[in-house]
Order: sequence, then structure tokens, then C-alpha cells
Amino acid sequence: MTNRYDNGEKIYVAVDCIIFGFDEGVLKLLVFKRLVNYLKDELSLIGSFIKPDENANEAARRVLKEITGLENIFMEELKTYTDVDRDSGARCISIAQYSLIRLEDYDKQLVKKHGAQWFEINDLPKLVLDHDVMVQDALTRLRNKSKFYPIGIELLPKQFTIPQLQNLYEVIHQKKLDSRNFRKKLLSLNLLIALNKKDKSSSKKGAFLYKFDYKKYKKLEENGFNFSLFK
Amino acid sequence: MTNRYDNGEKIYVAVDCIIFGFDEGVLKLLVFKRLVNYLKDELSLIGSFIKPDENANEAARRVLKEITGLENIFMEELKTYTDVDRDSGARCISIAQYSLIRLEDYDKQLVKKHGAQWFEINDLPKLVLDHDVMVQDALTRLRNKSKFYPIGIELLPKQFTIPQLQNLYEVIHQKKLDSRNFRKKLLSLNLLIALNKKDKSSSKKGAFLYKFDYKKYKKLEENGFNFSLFK
DNA sequence: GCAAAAGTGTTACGTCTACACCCATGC
DNA sequence: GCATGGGTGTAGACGTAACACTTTTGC
Repeated sequence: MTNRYDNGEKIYVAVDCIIFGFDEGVLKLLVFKRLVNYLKDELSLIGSFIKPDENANEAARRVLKEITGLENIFMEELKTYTDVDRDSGARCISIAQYSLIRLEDYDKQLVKKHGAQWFEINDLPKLVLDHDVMVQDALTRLRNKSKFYPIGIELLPKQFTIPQLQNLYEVIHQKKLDSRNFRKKLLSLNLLIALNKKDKSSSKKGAFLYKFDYKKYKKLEENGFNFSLFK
Repeated sequence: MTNRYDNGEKIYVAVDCIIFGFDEGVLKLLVFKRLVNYLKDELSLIGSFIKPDENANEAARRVLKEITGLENIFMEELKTYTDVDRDSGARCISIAQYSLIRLEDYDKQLVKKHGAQWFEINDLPKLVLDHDVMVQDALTRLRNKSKFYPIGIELLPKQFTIPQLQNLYEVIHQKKLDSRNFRKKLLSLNLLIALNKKDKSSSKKGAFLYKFDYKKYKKLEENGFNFSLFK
């Protein structure tokens, strides 16, 4: 690429991925042992330096695939960490991105084979550098976001049951919700499409499956909205 | 600084400041003519490459002071722009930060002397690169934020009247609000401290001045809250 | 038949919206 | 005395929160 700037210093730019997984009612975080020489084998978020031919989101997707085999994960920018001393290995900023996925949709063995592992959110190990801060920031964001947006729309693309979605909210907020009110509010948004199929994996009776009406969601999002599912 | 990373390429990292000014009821944007050789003299947000000894926020404050004389502006991170071709001058990412200030608090001549100027938000010139996108993103963020947070707390530190604050909301949302409802909701938050002084600059009767109860605000913020001043 | 989870309605309460007039003052 | 912006109250609509029992089915 051409370079028309002569002043200014270049620095390292990394991406780090905060991937929350929702697995049988438990919220987990994806972590792996660092491969680079500095701080090798310590636990870390999945990350990489950004390459000349990719933007931050592409870099995050690439490294996530390399290290876990996970593909097509929608990640949202969290924040860029730029403190001078944040990385003792060199001056390096990191663009953190986060996502929330339903673990059952993915091959857990694949992740393991690649050297990554899932930790329960309530029992996290110490991570390198400022990665602990990133995780807490991402949790806060997730909680705030879920008050005003129906999370799961972008983050849980597959079909799901209402009790599953409620459980997701309960895990994120660490708080029991009233199932009647949750269901009522959720359905009043008119964003769910009933599939008239039942999922019997978590009860004998079975719960009806739904998917999100993605187009409707997008239209509403453009106009701004308040989708708090509780106060 | 030590460098323990051998792989990875360094790239340029810039900051850009989206400074909205609220001036006698009108929302304005701070713009200046680029000084660097590439695209010199075209209109641009105020920005700079980040230096080895400063983080993004410090870089933003530094360049803002250099170019406008404005000091002690609280800026919040908006987003990091990383597309490969976003800057035709070189591969360069930009960490955008925004703020909203009350223009009357600052010396407008000073800004002008330094070569910057204010444009009305409804009559913006074309800016270089992706700066137009940044401005639109910042406006969207400002609107969303003002639905859930009492903006002005961090952004308008000085004493103010309720009609002034209402006007700010109206300008941001391009929409008239009901003064009774606005006042009622605002006061119900219990975040204002009455100063028992009147500002007569915009009416004969004069309007009472208030300031924010910053401590109370911070406490509430930590617990998360919903402060929409209207729907 | 019983354990386990899914599904369903109503009422009380609080908040939001819409709406119109008097007040204080400078000129 | 009048024009200008500041300040006030209420009723209806709407949304939220609290609350317990029935249904379905696999075992």
C-alpha cells in the first residue's frame, strides 16, 4: 500500500475475542494458552495481531477460526484498549470484540482439539495482561445491552425455545425472572416466528421452538427502540 | 520500550475527535483544515497519530488542545475504524472519540485562531475519508445514549437551566418535547441541585439554575439504570 | 401416578402522554 | 400593558410487577 504519511509512528494493533458460550444453562468464556513466545502458555483471550489486508473484525474471525475451528461468529466491537503499559511485551493496542454463542450449536471437541477451553463465568482463571478487565467490561455491556435490546437475535441465530431464552437472560443477570411476564413481553414484541415444532431435550412435555424475525428486528432497530424485558 | 514480539506488523494508529458544540440552541460540529501533506487543506475532524507515550484518550486531548486551545474536554470512545482502505494515504486505523460541550463555556476566538471552525449540524461540509460516517455514528450514539442516560451530566458540567437542557434534547433528537413532562421526569430523577439563582439571558422572567448531583449520578450508574426522558 | 418443566390471566400499581393556562419581567 | 419565555396539574392510556395453578409427558 502507498504511504503518504511520513510523520507518525506505527504500533502493534491486536484484536482480542471475548466469546461467551451458553451451554446447558451455564455461561462460559472461551480461553486458550498463549502461543506467542512472550507469556507463552499463560491463559489468555483468543487474539492476534491485525494483518495488513484485514480489518479488525476480519482479524478476529480469522484467529477465532484458527484457534477454535469456530466459524461465522458475529462479533461486536467492545472497546479499544490503548494504555501505554497495558501489554508489557511491547506497545500494543487491542481492539476487543465480543460475542455470545449457543455452545450446543458447535462442536466442542473441535475447540478442545485446537487447544482452547471453556471456563464457567463464575470460576474464571487469571488471564494475562488486561484481559480480565476486558471480560468484565464485556459482561457489563452484555447486561446493559440485554436491557434495551432483545439479545439473542444476533447472537443466537438458531431456533430456540422461550424457556431457553429466559434462562439466558437469567444467567446474564444472575437473577430469576417471572416466566409469565417474560413470555408476555417477549411475544408482545412480535419478533418471534413460531415453528410449531417442539424441543424435548429439556422436558418431557417439550417446549415450542421459535426463531427471530430478523427483518422486522432490523427495521425496528433503525428507528431506535426500548426492548427491556424487565426493569 | 521493550519488544518481545517478533511477528506481527505495525500500523498507523490515529485518533479523531468528534466534538459537538451546543451554542445558543444550535448543535454544531468542530472541523478544521488538514495540516498533513496528504489531503492538505481539506476539511477534516481534528485528529492525530497516537504517540508512543500516550493512550488514545490522551492523544485526543493533546491534539484538541493543539488545534483549538480547548482543554479538559471529556471524550468518550465511539468506535475504532479499521477498514483496510479507509485511509487512502496509508494503512491506518482510527480510534474515534466524541464529546458534547457548551460552546458558551469556551473562548470561540481561540478556536478560530488555531484554524478550526464550527459548522451547524444541519449544514455540514463534506469531510475527508470516512469522517462523515464517524459523525453520523456519533450522532446516533448521542441520540441513543440520551434515551437512557441523562446526557449533559458528563458533557455539560456547568450550571444550566431546565429549558436549556430541554433545548439540548430537542436539538439532538430534532423534535419538540413537552416542557411539563420533561421537567417532571427530569426532577423525578432527583439528580439536580437547585442553585436558587436565575439566568435571565434568555427571558425576562428568568429561569432557575441547577447543577447535577454528580455523586448521586455515579452511584446510580454503577447499578445500571434507565433514564429515558421520553420514549 | 408422579416428577419436571411448559404454559397460561388478572389485578394493582406506577409511569408516560397529552393537553392549556397563569406568572414574572423588561421593554 | 403586552410580548416573551418560565412554570404548573390532571386524567386516561399503557406497561410492569406480583401472584398460583393446570397441562403434558416420560418414566
